[in-house]
Amino acid sequence: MGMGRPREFDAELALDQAMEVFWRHGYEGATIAQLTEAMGINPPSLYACFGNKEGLLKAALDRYTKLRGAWMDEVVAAPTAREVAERMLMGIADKQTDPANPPGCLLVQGGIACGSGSENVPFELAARRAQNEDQLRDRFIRAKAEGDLKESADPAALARYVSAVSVGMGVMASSGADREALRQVADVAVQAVEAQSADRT
Amino acid sequence: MGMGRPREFDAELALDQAMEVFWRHGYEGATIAQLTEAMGINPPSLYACFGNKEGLLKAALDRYTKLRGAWMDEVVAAPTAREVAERMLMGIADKQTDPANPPGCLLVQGGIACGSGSENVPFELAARRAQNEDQLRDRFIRAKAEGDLKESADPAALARYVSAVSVGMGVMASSGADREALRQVADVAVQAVEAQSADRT
DNA sequence: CCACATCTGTAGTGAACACTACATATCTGG
DNA sequence: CCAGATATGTAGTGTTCACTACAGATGTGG
Repeated sequence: MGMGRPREFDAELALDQAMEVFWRHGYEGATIAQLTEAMGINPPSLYACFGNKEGLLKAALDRYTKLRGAWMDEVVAAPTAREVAERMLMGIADKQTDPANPPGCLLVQGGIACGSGSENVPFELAARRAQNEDQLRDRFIRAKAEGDLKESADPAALARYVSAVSVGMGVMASSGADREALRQVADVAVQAVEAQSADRT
Repeated sequence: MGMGRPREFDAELALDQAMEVFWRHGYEGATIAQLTEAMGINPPSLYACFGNKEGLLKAALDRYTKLRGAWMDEVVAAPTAREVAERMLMGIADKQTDPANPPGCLLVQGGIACGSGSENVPFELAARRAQNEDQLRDRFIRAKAEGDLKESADPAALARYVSAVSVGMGVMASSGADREALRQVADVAVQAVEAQSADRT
């Protein structure tokens, strides 16, 4: 039995294009026509490969988080909680204003609120954001164990805080804030983590 | 010449219902059918009164910002920059988890990214968020002039920071964060403003 | 009571949407 | 070279969308 006609397009390359459309217009704002045109394929190819629109989004999210995963590993590899926050927020200021991508963060732009029938799209995005928060929380737990954070510090609250600032910066980037403005926000935000850090003796 | 048949519904009451639909589903996710049902009117009444869907959104946003305006005035009336930030963020933690409203903030849930044809909806929301930021900035400028903030403090950056944290908290609220979680974020966030405050002598 | 103006409910309108049937093309295994 | 399997392009499908034509209802000014 044969294996059938091979795919004529590169799925990962097509995903990159789809990712950008979702990023710019959100899940509901992105149409199949826009997606297929950006991907350089026709609707039947899209549905054969990804199932449906939501399947395509999930595949794009997988690719997005995979690409960002390596960077997050670098972030949590910073030696102190303060530097973790700094790397994270400064890096986000740069990434979210990188002209190579749409402004903001796909995990926010993708869709915060959706209409009936797409209710789990916001859930899906929230789950991916929570992964980053968990990674930060684990890192801050370690920082506290190492005496890098004060005894009174709450690692989960700190992680949630850094995550919240990231999201807020993303929304600002998508509505026109430039890199310098975001860096100033990051700079202020880091001081809260600094305040939770143990004194250097 | 006569004045015509009078309107049979209360426009402000209807706006409150429309506001909630936009809040929960976003601009694109909200359908005219949902809106008219929630408002208790038929489509022709909606279009006669508000022009079109986008006109209805703007009217709802006007009402939203008007309702919040009084509260923002209380916020900036706090005696110090630190207390302004604390009132703002703690109040937001409570408001965004108030079961009387959908979770989060209408100025975010309304629509961060939109499809072609609704591009100015995100602009409209961003403009309203910027108003709050401006109000905070002016307050922090005063705080600096009063010696309440350090000489090195940047009032515009601080206002942008508080605004970013607010937005981030809103997104978290809409994805299930409870009041206590948001209060912890607010608590950490305030410490950055504290770090920018002049020492009490 | 009549001319006029505005609102309301019914019942649609064309357009855009996500998605697919089908014929054709291109592969593998025998 | 043939049979089975999968991909592709064309051209749609039914549904849902924002929006409206129209006729009847309800008001005001003369």
